[in-house]
Amino acid sequence: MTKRPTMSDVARVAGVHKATASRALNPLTSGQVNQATARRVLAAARQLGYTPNATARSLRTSRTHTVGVLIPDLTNPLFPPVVRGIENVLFPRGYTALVANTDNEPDREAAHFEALLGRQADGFILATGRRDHPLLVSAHERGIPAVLVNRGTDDALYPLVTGDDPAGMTAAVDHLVALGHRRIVHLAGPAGLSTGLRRSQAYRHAVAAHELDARLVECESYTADAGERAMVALLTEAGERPTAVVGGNDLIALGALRAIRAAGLRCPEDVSLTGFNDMPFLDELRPALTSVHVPTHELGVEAARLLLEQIEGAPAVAKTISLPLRLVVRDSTAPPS
Amino acid sequence: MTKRPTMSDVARVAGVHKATASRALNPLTSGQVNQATARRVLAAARQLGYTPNATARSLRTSRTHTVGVLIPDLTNPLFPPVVRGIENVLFPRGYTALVANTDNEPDREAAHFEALLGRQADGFILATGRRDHPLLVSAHERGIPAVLVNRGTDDALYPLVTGDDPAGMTAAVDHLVALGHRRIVHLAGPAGLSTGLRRSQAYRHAVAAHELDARLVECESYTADAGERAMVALLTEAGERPTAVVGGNDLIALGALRAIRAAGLRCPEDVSLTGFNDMPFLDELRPALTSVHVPTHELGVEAARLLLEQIEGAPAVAKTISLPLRLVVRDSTAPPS
DNA sequence: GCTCGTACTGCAATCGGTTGCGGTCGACTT
DNA sequence: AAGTCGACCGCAACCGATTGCAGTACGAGC
Repeated sequence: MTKRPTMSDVARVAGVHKATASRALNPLTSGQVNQATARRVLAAARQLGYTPNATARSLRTSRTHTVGVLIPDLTNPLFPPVVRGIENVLFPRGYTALVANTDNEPDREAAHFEALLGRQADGFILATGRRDHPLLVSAHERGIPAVLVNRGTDDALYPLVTGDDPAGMTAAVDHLVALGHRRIVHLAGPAGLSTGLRRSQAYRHAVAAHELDARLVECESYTADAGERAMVALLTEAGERPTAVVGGNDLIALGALRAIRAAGLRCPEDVSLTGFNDMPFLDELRPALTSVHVPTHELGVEAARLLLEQIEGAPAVAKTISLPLRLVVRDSTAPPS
Repeated sequence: MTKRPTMSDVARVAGVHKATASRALNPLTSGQVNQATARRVLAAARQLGYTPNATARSLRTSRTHTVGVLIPDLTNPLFPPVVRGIENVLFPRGYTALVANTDNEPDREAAHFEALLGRQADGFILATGRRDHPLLVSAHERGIPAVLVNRGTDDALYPLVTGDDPAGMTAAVDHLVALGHRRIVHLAGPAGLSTGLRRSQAYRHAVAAHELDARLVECESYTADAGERAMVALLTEAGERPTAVVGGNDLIALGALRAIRAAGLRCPEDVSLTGFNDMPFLDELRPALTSVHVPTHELGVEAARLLLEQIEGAPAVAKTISLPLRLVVRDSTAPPS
């Protein structure tokens, strides 16, 4: 294992000073160098197999062409496509995305954030938004470029790219009402997350618009287990059994489905069920799950674009970009029997 | 936005030379500094909110505490848990995992690899193994630490952590035979991937052991679409219809399930079906898919451990660690009717 | 023939840490 | 009292690039 050649090596071979080599190698400054000289440098670089040391460059320029992507849970199928969207924008522009999993733990998130900051990330894309998010406040104070995706914060400090949750939720409720349902329950995502809150509020509005009563159980997290627990609780509660359940996301709905079956009920005959996010393979389920489709790839693409704008000097305007959602009706919703 | 404090700032506040500050701040060298002085430095650092500049440190030490993780397809549910396993080992040891998606494209993989190398990654974990993998040869020549996970290469240059595919495949075939199946087909993963090849070979051995004929269709990729196409092709072929299908992985099996249904057949009554990998939510399917469980998290954990060993100086022994697999029988397999 | 401008290139500082080496000083040995 | 030894700390080089500034050379202009 012989050491990698440095720019000084290239300069020596080409018979120039390393400063000249630097200029020749950089497309932006190569105009300052004699064409013939530049060619000599390029040839020397190729011959030696020179690759620039990004660390040294970063130290000098304090730009790393690296962005941190903080994901609350990579095993939630919502997020991988978002990551791909982000990468598809970043990579061609010479940026690398550093993806980190926070497991929904603020401590872990903070640790990752600091680690990435120490590695001089040029900016951040956070899918980990909680409504109250001290990390973001301090980041904003330090002037760090960032964009939120999917989940927002209460104080808008940074741009947010998200799906149009209210419209999606309204579409789901309207669909159930059109089928004839009157007792529609919402298994809500955590109220500490903007999506949980927004969807809950939209649910309340939507049922109110049909003059129905709202009934809502909050899940501790966006997971199947939490959804199952909430549904079990709901089924053992007093009062009339609901005929339709609106899940805060698909995982919650899957958990609910388990509970419904465990209680000896059938879906959709006894209980209709909808999810949210339209994660992959929902139509392989039986019943195939009706869900609200979220353009995850686009979410990532837009977020990456906004971040690049900021990195390149645009101020961090806290605008919200909300992308349209679409209800995908499958087999888990049917008229009440 | 005021600049981050540097070590010189800390040193000035503490009234020492920056070299002393450096030693005081580093737990490994803090013994070389008077306790009282060290405390002063620590206090100054805390007061200023000092965080070390990892870039500068890396430049000097040529260690970045960063490892590149190359994943062929993050949207394949097999991989996110592997990534978590990797992170769970790396993070507590002060390493950051840089996850990159290669979309199964060698060019994209090479680009990511070079980019990460330019950023001085200390090592790599590759889940992108193809049996012929030029990138790895050159990496090995350059003495770069790396570990393969899940998929291997023909020439063993690096350690490989993988599931015991032959045992898993044998268990699946034995299970089908025990149910009474005689015409068992394998929808194989790409033969260009070690897992595809290994599982195919194991399939051949397993059916031969029961004195049955092997029949095998290779899918172009480990995706549901490829599986569906292969199954359609199989069903339109001449000859007796198989009573059982062994998918090269779960996605292929899902695609096969689509084709089976589209052909008006039922699973498991007309055709039994097994998957491989046991990705999440398989038991929410109807029929719940019988599959071979792979300890994905453990795969990541082991790979990360091996990589750390290498980074810390152990030679890159091309040993293979193979973790036991377990057949999970669900509802998609039944005796032939 | 002298000045001026232009094109090119080299010098050296700089980014923010790490580390080998050497110097100072007090305590301890003999 | 001289010598020895550690403990502690500072000096300065170094990692590999980028970049402001200055210097050189050469041609053009007058």
